[in-house]
Amino acid sequence: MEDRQDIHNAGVPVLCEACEARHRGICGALSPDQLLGLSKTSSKQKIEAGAELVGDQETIDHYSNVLGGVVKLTKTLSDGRQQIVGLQFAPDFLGRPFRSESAINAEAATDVALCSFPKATIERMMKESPGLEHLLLTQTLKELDEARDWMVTLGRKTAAEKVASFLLLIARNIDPTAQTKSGASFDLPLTRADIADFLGLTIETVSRQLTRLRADGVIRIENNRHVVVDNMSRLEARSGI
Amino acid sequence: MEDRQDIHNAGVPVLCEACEARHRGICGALSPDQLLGLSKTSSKQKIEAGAELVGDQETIDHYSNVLGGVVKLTKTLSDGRQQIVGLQFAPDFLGRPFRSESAINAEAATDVALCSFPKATIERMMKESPGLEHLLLTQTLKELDEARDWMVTLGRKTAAEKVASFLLLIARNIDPTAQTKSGASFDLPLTRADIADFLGLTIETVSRQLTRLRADGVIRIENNRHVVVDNMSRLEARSGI
DNA sequence: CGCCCCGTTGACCTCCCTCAAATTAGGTGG
DNA sequence: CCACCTAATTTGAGGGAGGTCAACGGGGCG
Repeated sequence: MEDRQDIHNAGVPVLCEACEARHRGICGALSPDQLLGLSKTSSKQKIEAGAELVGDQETIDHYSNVLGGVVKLTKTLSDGRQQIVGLQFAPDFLGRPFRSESAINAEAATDVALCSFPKATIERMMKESPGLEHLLLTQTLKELDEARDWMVTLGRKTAAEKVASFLLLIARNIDPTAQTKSGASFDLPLTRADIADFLGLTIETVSRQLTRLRADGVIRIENNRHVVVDNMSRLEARSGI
Repeated sequence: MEDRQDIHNAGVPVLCEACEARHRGICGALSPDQLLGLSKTSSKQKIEAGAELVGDQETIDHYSNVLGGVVKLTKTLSDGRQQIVGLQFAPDFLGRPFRSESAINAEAATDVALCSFPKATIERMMKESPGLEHLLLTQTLKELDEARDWMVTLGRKTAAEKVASFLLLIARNIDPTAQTKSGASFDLPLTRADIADFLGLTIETVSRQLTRLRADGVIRIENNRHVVVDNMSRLEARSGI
């Protein structure tokens, strides 16, 4: 919404030139023509941590690509108990296609960069190019796999294993070197309260388990948010694979 | 595999005539030509309760439609802890497209009727008719919604609420009249052990919670497997919506 | 009849939650 | 740079929901 000059430049989609979504995201499935058409109605946005992106029960008329930061998807019971049901990182697609109402709440967990475009445009393009729908199916299947993996964590793991699993998940998504190196280093994108909501635990239990991991030398914590893992396999051993 | 005469009749897909999958399932997206082509390589099968349909880590070369019965999708930790991550009812599509390995185990929870066809055939048709891929996307999105709903149950509900939620889920999927009537009546498709694996509880806790619901007059249980719910809203009130 | 599987019930214990207080981090104004 | 304030996090003490272990009941089947 705010950087209008980007929209002006859209004659050639400068907007998209350096964009990650074109390589690993949804936009890679678009023809140059379509990309141009989409970029005309797109706008890059900066959202600050804590802001609500998609309200529960709210009508959705825009979709977005996550370009940076972390988005949390939450569900809430009527008495206020909350569960995070998914985290989205760049270059994930944000939005529930083919339904005007979402039963889910999306909120910026960190400062977030988005590229949004009207729902109608993308749904029209989906009819034109099957490749786009295919890519969307691929992402949805990936999210389904992740959701089911997390169901095991929620249903069958101990608090200690849950926290270790969470740290592994974040390390793999935030620190790009975590795949190759034996260690990792990253800022936690979630508060302790968010972590608790993600793991189905309380803040206190999360804190105690982190303390224990630190006391055992598996992780180091700096300024409450920054985590250093010297030996990833020691962390994996505690995640109850 | 067994009823070969069905395959013979496939000049006109008699096999498909009365099939639910043609109306509410995947096959509804196929042209008559495609349906004919698919039916030539399809076979209806009866699987008995307990049989494994898709092994963990196993290569998948067939997909199926569930025509009857209930299939459970499970994941297992290395030490044997198990979690059911999904239940499939008719006319769900069974199989994980675009990946030759499944990280999931599929098992017949009850006696199951399937219609299977080669993976290659359906993937070719998917390229030809975008409608098929669209339907698959729709089902995948539905499964993702269900998985996320269940994550709330696993992460944030009490044992009592979990069991009530499970009974509601089954009533809605097994007893077609449960939507309209105020009551429901159905056979549980899962053993107590399966229910426990679905809810992230132990057998004993499931049993105790069922006993409690019965003692409170919310449900009646006959022969351990048959459940009668006189007043669905009383059950809903205990499911922690 | 006896065996086996499934489900129920009871007694006990443990892990995690609850409640409360202390400590730290971060931001703001002097 | 420091004092102050607020929110976030940690730590502690105690209790309860659900797990563990063990015994018992009942239906199906050889």
